[in-house]
Amino acid sequence: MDYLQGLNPQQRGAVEQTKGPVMIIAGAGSGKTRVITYRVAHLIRSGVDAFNILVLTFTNKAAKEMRNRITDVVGLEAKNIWMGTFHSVFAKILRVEAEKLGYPSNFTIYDTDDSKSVLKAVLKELNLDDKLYNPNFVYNRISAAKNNLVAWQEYQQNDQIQADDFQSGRGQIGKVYEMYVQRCYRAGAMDFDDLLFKTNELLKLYPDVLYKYQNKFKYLMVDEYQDTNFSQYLIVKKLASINENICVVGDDAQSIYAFRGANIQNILNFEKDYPDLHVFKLEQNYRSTQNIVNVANSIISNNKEQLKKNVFSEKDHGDKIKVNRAFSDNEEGKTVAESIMQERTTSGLKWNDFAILYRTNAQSRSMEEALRKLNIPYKIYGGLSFYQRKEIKDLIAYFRLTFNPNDEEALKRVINYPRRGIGDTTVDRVILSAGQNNITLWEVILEPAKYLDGRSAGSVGVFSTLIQSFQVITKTLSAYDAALHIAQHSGLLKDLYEDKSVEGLNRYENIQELLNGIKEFSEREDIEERGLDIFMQDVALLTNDDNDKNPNADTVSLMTIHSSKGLEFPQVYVVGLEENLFPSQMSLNSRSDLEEERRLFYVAVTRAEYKLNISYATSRFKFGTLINCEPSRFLDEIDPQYLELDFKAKQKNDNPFFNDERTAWSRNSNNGNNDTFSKPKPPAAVKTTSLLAKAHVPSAGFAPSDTNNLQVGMEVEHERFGFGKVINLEGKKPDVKATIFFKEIGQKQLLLKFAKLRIV
DNA sequence: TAACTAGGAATTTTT
DNA sequence: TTCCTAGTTA
Repeated sequence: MDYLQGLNPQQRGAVEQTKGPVMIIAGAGSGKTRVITYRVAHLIRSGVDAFNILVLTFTNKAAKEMRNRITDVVGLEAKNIWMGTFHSVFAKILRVEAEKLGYPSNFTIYDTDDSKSVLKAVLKELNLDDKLYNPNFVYNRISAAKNNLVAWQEYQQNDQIQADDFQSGRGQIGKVYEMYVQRCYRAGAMDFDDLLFKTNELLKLYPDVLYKYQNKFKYLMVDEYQDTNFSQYLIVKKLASINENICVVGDDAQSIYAFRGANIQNILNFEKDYPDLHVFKLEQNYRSTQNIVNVANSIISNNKEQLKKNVFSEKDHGDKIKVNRAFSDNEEGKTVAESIMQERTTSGLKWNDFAILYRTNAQSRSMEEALRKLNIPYKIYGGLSFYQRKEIKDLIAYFRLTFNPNDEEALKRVINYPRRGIGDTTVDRVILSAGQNNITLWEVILEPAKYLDGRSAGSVGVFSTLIQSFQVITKTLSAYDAALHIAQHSGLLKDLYEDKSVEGLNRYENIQELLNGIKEFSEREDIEERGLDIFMQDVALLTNDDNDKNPNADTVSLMTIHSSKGLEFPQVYVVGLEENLFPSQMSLNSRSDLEEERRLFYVAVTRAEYKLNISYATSRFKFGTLINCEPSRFLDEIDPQYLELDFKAKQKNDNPFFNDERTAWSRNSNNGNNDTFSKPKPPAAVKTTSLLAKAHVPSAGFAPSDTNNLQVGMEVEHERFGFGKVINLEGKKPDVKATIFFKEIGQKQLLLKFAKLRIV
C-alpha cells in the first residue's frame, strides 16, 4: 500500500473510507485527482472487482487522465472499470436498452447545432417569430426542463411554467417542446439532455433494469459533483440506493456551470440525503503561494452560499498580486504581452508557463494582437472544436445518414452538399410530401418518382442510390476503408480539394486528420468491434481537447476562465476586471448569478502557482464603439494587503493635485461599493477603493466650455478623463494643442478643437 | 439555384 | 468591431 504514503491525513482518510456514503470537499489545488485515483486503486487492491466500479466525470479528458493514473497504480485491471463522462456511460447503457424505449440501438446523438436546427424548423412550421422565440432561448428553456425531468406533457400542464411563458409572451414553447421531442424521436435521435433524461425514464419504467445496474455498480464515484444537474443527481442516487457506496468529490466554490443547469444544491445538500455521511475536507493547497490562496479566500468569503472550509497553503508568501490599470483594451494587451516577455527573460520560464484568462472570448483579440507584435507564440483554447468544424460535420453527416437514414439533420446537411442540384425548393417538397403521406423523409427519397416531379425526382434518386451504396459497403469494409470510400464517392473530398484558398486547404487537412483518426481506430486491438458504426457511436460526445494536435507546444495559453478550470500555470494574467464584463452584465440581476461570477473569479485566481496579475481597462471597444469601464467590484473585495497596484495612481503622493478635495476622486458610495453585495470594509479597503479610480463620471449637467481663452494653470473637466490641470498650450488656432494633467489617468495631449472641456 | 448584400446580434459551454 | 442569417438579385 505504498501509494498511501505521502498523503495527508484527510486525503488518506478519503482514500481508505471505501464503504458507505462519502463526500470529499476538495479545495482548489488540494490534490483531488490524486485522491480519486488512489481511492479507486485502493478499492481494487482491497478486493473489489473492477467491473463493479463506476466512475463518472464531466469531461473525456478527466476520464482518460484518471484511467491512465489508475493504470499506473493497479495495472491492466484498470481497464475493467466503468469510467467515463455521464453522457458517454449512459449512452452506452441506452444503446443496450434502447428498444425498451422505442429507439434503435444505433440512435443518433444530436449535438447542440442539430437541436437548434430542429427547433428552427419547428418554429418555422408553427409560424412563430424567431426574434421572440429565439432558438437559443427556446433551446435553453427545453434543456432546463429536461434537466429537471420535466417532460413536455408536464411542461404543458404545469401552471407555473405556463404562466412564466405566457408572461414573457412565449406561450407556445410547450408546443414547440412537444414537436421537438417528436421530431427527434422520428429521426431516431437523442440530444445531449436526452441521454440523461431517457436514462431516468429507463430506470423508472424498468425496475429490473435498475436492479441490474444497481448490482453491477456496487461502488460509485462522481467527480465535480458541484456541477451535476437534477437529472444526473437522480440517476446517481438511484444507482447507489442499494449499496450506498457512493463517493462524490467536488468543490462548491468552483461551481461555475449553474447557467447550464448545474445545481450547486446537490453538493450543499448531500448530507441530507445521506445522514451517515463521511465528510473529508481537503484544505491544503499544494499549488499556489500563500498570497494567492489568501486572495482567493478573501474573494470567496463574499459569497453567502458555501460550505465552510479553510483553504491554506504552506508554500512561501510569494509576490503580491499585481493589479494593473490600462487606458484601453489594446493598452491592456500590450502591458500583458510586455510583462510576459520580461518575465520570461528574467525568470527563465517557458512560454507555456504563462496563461491569459478572460471572461469572454471577444477579449482574446486585443491580447492576440499584442502578443503577435512581440512575436510571442500563443495558443487559443476553446472556440470551435475540431468536431464542430463544418467540413468534419459534413463528412460525419454522411456517416450518420448511412447508419441511420432517418437522421433528418444529417440528411438536410448533405442532400445538396456537394452541390447536386437539389435546392431548397426540392427539399421543401420532400418535407411536405413526407408530412402529407405520414412517412419519413427517407421513405420519400427512396421512391422519388412516386412523390416528386420529374426533374427533382432524378437528382434525388441519384442521391438515394448513393447513400444506399454506402449502406452496402459499410457492411463489409473496415471503418477506415468505408470512411475513405464515403469521403471520395460523396464528392466531398474533391470539393474541398478544388478549393485552393488557405481555408480550403485547411479544411482538406482536417478531413485527412479525421480519416487518420478513423484509421487508428480500425487498427485498435483492444476492442473487438471496429466498424465505422462503432466509431460513430461516440463521435458526437467527443470535443475539443480530444483532438489537440500538439499539446506540448511551447506557447502562451489564452482561454476563458471557464475552460481553465482544472488547469494550473506558474504565472497567470486575469484580464478585464471591469463592471459589466466581469462580473458580466447579465449576472447583475440576482445574487445567485453574481455569486457564480465570484466563484468564477475564484477559479481564475486559483489557477496561478506563484505569480498572479490582474488588470482592467478604463475604456474598451464593445460592438465597435468605445465605452468607458469601471473597475470590477471584485477588486474592492480583495484584502488590499495582498495587492500591489501597478499603475501611476500609486504615485499620487507626489502629485500636487491629490491635496485637493478628495470628493472628486473617490467614487460616490453607491457606485460599485455596494453594501448589498459586499461586506462592510475595514478602513484600509476604503483607501484602496479610491486608488482604483473608476472611469470618470461627468458632473451633473456637464457642458463643454468655450476654450478660446484657456490658460495654463486652469482647471478643467473632461467628459471621460475627469478633472485635470492645463500644463501647457502650443500651436496656433484652430490647432491649439493642450497638455493637461488629469488626476485620474495622468498626462494627456488634446486638440482643443475636438476636446470637450469644461473650465472649472 | 447560387451568389451577393444588408441588417442584426453579440456571456460563459464539461456533453 | 465581426460574424451570421435572411432576403434579394442575377
